Amino acid sequence: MSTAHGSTSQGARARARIEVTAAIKDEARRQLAADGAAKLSLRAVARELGMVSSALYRYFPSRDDLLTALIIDAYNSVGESAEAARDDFADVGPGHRWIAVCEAVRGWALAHPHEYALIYGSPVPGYSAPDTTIPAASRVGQVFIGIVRDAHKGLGLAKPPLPAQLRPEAERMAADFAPDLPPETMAALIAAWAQLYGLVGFELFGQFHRVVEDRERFFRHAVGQLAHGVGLVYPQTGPAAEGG
Amino acid sequence: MSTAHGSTSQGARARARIEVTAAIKDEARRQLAADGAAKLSLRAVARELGMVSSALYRYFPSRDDLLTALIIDAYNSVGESAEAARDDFADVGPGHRWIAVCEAVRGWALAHPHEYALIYGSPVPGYSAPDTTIPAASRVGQVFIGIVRDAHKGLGLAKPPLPAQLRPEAERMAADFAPDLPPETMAALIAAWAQLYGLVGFELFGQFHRVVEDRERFFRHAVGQLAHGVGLVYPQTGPAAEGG
DNA sequence: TCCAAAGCAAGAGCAGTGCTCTCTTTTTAG
DNA sequence: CTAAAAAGAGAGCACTGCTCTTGCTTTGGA
Repeated sequence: MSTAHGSTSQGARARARIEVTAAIKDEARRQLAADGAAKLSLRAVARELGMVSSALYRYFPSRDDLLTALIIDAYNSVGESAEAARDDFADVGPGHRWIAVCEAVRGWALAHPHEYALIYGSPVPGYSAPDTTIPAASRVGQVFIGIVRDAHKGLGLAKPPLPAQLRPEAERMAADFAPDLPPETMAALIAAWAQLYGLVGFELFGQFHRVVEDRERFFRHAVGQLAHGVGLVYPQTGPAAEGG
Repeated sequence: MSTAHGSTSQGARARARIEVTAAIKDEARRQLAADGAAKLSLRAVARELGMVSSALYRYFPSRDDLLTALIIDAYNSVGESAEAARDDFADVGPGHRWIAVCEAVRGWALAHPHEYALIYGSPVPGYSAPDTTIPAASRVGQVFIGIVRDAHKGLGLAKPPLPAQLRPEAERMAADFAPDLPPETMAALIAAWAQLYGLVGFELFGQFHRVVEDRERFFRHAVGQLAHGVGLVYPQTGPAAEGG
């Protein structure tokens, strides 16, 4: 630990490494946002940073490793958006909080389409995400679990239907992710979670072109129905109201 | 039209062009299935076919044009699967027919993951699908509309809830795609359509890894709930039964 | 304080890509 | 029979990810 002339606890070299690594990720993220993952080029990143391409391999052993770093950042970014929405709507009742978080996910996706495609679209061919991504990837899901848990401990939940054949699987899911929640709820929650991304993905990837025009409103209604399917009830429909 | 020595109505050259075009698409589809769209290489296709890469440009002006051809084929392929399932389950009631078609879509996706990614995953960056793809792309949707229409003309539909704010949009959707169906049904149908692909995509792209294990059953139940949300009712739950 | 070791940047080079251009051969159509 | 159109072949350009070698700088222990 001989800090001869360095002003930080770590040596100047370690500090530079952190800065260069961050600069590489920033520039890579810029290119990702501009042209998408497939056109992200190590050489172009290096060029933009004024370094030679081979130097970049000191920081990321391959293009896939750089992509993995961006994937983790993207998961954390959308996770933060979801958590922020949850906190901003802490006092509106579970149903509306659910909708707010869904809209946060959609808003993030519209603002970062290529990053959304990177994490929820088709995975880069030949690339399989390492387990490193799992914690970041589960943040959004945890937000939804938290909302449902609050409702369960508070106003209560309507129990979604669950076929007998699916009960073992639902019980395993509940045991794995939220032992305090009913299996019926957990199964419905995971289905709703996946369906949310169907709605977002279709809008983002152009399937709603000439199909859905008032997308904001359509989305809001659809995710409201999703909340309904999970068993969340919200004021204006009345408690446990089912049919329209 | 002087067929000097040709045995077909078109000249030998026109016939050869069709065959070569088909051979290119076949080999490209092979590579697509093996390694995904991003690794589909014109040069590799040409190499495999024993021709030089520049010759291939006589048939497809660019890589994107070849991809477009594969996209249309993929849409038609999944559309055919959906239509076949609909026809195979013509006499089981709309609810079960809906589930059968959903399972056909899922089965096709699992059998052709890279083709699924090509059409429903993130679009190839910088590439925007031309209108040529629209007819093929709408086949699956038409199948679902047909199922709901049959139910509407037959046993009847439960009307899903529809907020007043969304009514104009729902009426436009109905007018555009199925004027004989109630707007409430049309809006719910389009939402269910998108949500189906959320379920399929999450399974295919690994989001269900360590989350959903009994995927077959989970999917079957989830799309059953989707049918329910559209207003389709099926025998074992009893007519128009809502809560579980 | 000095010196070996480790970290890092730079450049050349390999194999691959999409695509264009030119040149030659083959087939078609008048 | 001949001019035009279509097709194949090859070279070449600019780009990619990645590796290897060559020097230079910082680091950490003796």
